[in-house]
Amino acid sequence: MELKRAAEGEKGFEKVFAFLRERLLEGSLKPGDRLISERELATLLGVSRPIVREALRALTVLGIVEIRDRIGTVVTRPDVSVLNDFFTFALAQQADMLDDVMQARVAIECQAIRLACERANIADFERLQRTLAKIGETIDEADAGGMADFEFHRSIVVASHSETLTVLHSSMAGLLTHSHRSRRELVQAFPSMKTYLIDDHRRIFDAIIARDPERADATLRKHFAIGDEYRRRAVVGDIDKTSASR
Amino acid sequence: MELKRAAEGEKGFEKVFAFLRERLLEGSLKPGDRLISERELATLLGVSRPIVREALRALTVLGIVEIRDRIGTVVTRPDVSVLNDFFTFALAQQADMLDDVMQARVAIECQAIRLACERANIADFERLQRTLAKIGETIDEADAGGMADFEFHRSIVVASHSETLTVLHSSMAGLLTHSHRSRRELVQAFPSMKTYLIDDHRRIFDAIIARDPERADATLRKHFAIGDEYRRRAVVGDIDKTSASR
DNA sequence: GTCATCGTACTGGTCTGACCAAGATCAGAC
DNA sequence: GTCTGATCTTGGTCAGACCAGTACGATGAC
Repeated sequence: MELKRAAEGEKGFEKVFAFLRERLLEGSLKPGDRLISERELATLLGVSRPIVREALRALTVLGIVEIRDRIGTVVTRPDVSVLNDFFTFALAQQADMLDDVMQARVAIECQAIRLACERANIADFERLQRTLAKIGETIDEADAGGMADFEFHRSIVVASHSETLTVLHSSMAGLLTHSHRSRRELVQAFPSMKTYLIDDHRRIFDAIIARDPERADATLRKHFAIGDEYRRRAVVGDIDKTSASR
Repeated sequence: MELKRAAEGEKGFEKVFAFLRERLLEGSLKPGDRLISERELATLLGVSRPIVREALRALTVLGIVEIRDRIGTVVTRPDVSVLNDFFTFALAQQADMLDDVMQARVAIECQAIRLACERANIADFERLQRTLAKIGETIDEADAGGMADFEFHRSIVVASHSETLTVLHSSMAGLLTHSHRSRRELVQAFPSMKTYLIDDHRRIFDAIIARDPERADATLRKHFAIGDEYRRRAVVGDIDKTSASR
């Protein structure tokens, strides 16, 4: 019971969690390391196994640790999917947050495109070109078109070679694809949108190729603004039809 | 056992987690709602209580749910601190991620300042002015100065009135303050940095007051660039002394 | 001696049933 | 009608057990 000192004060779950957190933050537990077994951990800290499992599960959802069935628990390189989970939940409960998330997306992408201008390599260019072509090919398809649009934008972020930006961006993936799709449904309504979609993405691509951060940022920002404008117009149209309900 | 259908296929923890996630994402479980008791949940899903607790604990660390001792489990408004935890762990194990996070921070703030130019109200302006003044007052203090710097930047994000941006920004708070402090330690080394700090923040403030998004963005971006430059110079200085080790 | 096979110890995954402490609730005393 | 206390319920935790595979060493065949 003296050994408990390692994480005293708290009790049960907190004790185990604090114990592991300490080791993880301090560096004595590094990615790749295998933790001692649940049973050992339990006796070591003077708690029961279910409690240990709670703590391990908590670290698992945080992407810090991975529990491998019948193998053991190993420390992993912090995983992105955590943020994904969080945003999924957070946004599900605050639908009004969608516009807000869109702002965050713009923020991420505009920064990403600046970095992409500096850091993009041949592979990135090829990927961008490929996804850009896809946009043209699928311009008349709702789902595939939306997907292509999303892929192009994702390629931009990937080309930034910034893991954090990529993580944040993909965290919003669910919403983004949704947003893209709903926007795509407007393509039919606004024929002019086709040229907008193709030409605008082309311009964005060109700016990256030219490695011109300012122009790329400005072009991308304008791209989003025009998209908003289309959406706004569509909404206004809808409101006109159902204005009585307001 | 037919009711299990709701979350079939998975087993144990996954089953419970999926079950709850479904309800949460679908909206049948909203913030403020109280979940049924652990025991009921266990029998409902045909699993044992420890498993249910694992799932609840998982949701707890994700900030989705709050377990109140002897009261019950209630759904909460997603909390930012989760991201904080994640970043804390992530950065502890990947120090190289710091630069990357800095990029994300620039992304967030530059977008935030644009929004701030549109949305900032009197209270925001007052807050900005207050924190700006604080920067001047604490220019010679390392800790207080760093704090003031951070507060000013935070005020910008707050003035954007974007919850998502605020969340993202504050989730990096730990690192940001750290980054600010280490930068502050350079103040002594570069006397010219004092004027940079004061004047630059002043210019940023002016741009917001003028409600000029482009100028604000550009100024802020330049501000970060100059900060980087200072840091780079400091690092180069260090490297000069230890260049042999490279 | 080398290699393949076979056990066994160990790991995570889960369940059962139990006990505790303390809020919540309602019946009964005043 | 109000107050008090017994009881129910809830989360918090524990102990011990079983299963199903994995890892690894011992054993046996070659």
